[in-house]
Amino acid sequence: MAVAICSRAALLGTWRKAFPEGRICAALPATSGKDEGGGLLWLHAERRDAAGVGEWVADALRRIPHARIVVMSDAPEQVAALHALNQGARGYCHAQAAPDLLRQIGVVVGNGGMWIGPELMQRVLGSVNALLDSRGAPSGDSLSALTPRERAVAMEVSKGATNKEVARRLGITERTVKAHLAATFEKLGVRDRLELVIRVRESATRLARSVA
Amino acid sequence: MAVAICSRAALLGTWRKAFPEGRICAALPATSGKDEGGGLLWLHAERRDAAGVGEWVADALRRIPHARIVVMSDAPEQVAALHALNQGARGYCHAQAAPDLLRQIGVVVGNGGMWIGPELMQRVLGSVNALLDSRGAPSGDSLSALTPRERAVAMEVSKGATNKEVARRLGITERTVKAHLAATFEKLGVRDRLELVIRVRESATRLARSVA
DNA sequence: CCGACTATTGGACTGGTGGACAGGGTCGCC
DNA sequence: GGCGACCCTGTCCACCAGTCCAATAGTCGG
Repeated sequence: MAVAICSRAALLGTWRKAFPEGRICAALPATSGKDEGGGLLWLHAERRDAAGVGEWVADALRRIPHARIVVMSDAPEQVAALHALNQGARGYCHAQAAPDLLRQIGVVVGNGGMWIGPELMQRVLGSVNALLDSRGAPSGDSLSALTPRERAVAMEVSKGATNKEVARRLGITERTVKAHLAATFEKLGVRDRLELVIRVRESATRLARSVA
Repeated sequence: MAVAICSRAALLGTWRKAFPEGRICAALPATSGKDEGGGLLWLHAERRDAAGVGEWVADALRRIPHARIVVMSDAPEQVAALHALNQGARGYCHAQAAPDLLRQIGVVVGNGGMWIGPELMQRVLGSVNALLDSRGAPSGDSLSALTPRERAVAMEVSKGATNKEVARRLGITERTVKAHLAATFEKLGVRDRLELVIRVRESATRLARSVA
């Protein structure tokens, strides 16, 4: 039932051992024939870059909509894995992984599961969780040094409010808002409200940097 | 080799079928005894909330550092799964999952893999990729309506630059910067640079909303 | 060729912003 | 009781930001 796509069968030594009864083809089947559901389709990334892998997966799914696709790469990359998985691949692993591991992946994916290497998994989960943590206290390291009132003002400003609006919402004078803001600028080492907002919101952006 | 922790063994009917030779204990072993490596430890979340599950996993890993932990829940929650996995759990699944599935999970985790349900996986991956996409063109839907020059100005402003600084960096007059900004405000429906920055950066924040 | 769009700049004006300087009130702690 | 926080308010002032009116010039498609 297992089918692998690779330009040179020699590149798939371990896969051959894992699935002796499997087929290795040089290219995707031209027709979307009756090669229906459930079937496992192993794609060897070869020299494709991250975007190329993603497109290949998408193309394969257009031809064989219900295929369970696992992408194998000789030089696994996290970005490539994300692209592949986002396009519908059910797994991403090293092309030279041990036959036992390949079989295990085959079982998991064949039963409707997904396989992602522990490193990528840890990285994605760690990033997501860091974001969740920092979202609970939108400042984590940034706003924790502020007094409650300063924090409240900073939060309002981060939502785009002017001093006058903050004053009205918090029931204080515009002058007081300025005072809290001045203290906040000093503590956080920013020069104006714009940098404040960027500082407060960058914790979310941190995910992008840490994942990609 | 398999060990499950649950206050009432009756709650783990399917697990019992999956691992007839397994042991079910009411609580974590008090000592960090010689119950070393490789061993699978199945924790039943019972009535713990997301944070509680995370703490439990962390506590278990402190006592048995090399345990492979899988968390089972009668009412799986994505947030709880994130907490558990972030604290070092290797898997998260439904407590009443079919014995076959539980055994499969045991194989994967026992061999160093991780198990995450397809739904959570899809959600996390989708969110991460949405973020990556929006980061490639930080405007996706926001800045795409702008002219190249307006976009450039908006990008500088989003980094915290003043009009004067933008003018210097782009080699134009401060007056021109204002003109581009005015057009940008109009197109995006924002009233000032602060809301502009929020709009540009909120694509990143979208991840938090979609994951949690 | 002409209209639509974009890029560029000028002047004048209004309102928001941030800093400087100067207070007063409450609360907890040594 | 001082002393140090945090919270609140005031005035004056320089500067920045955003808008209105107005103008020149290049590009692109009909």
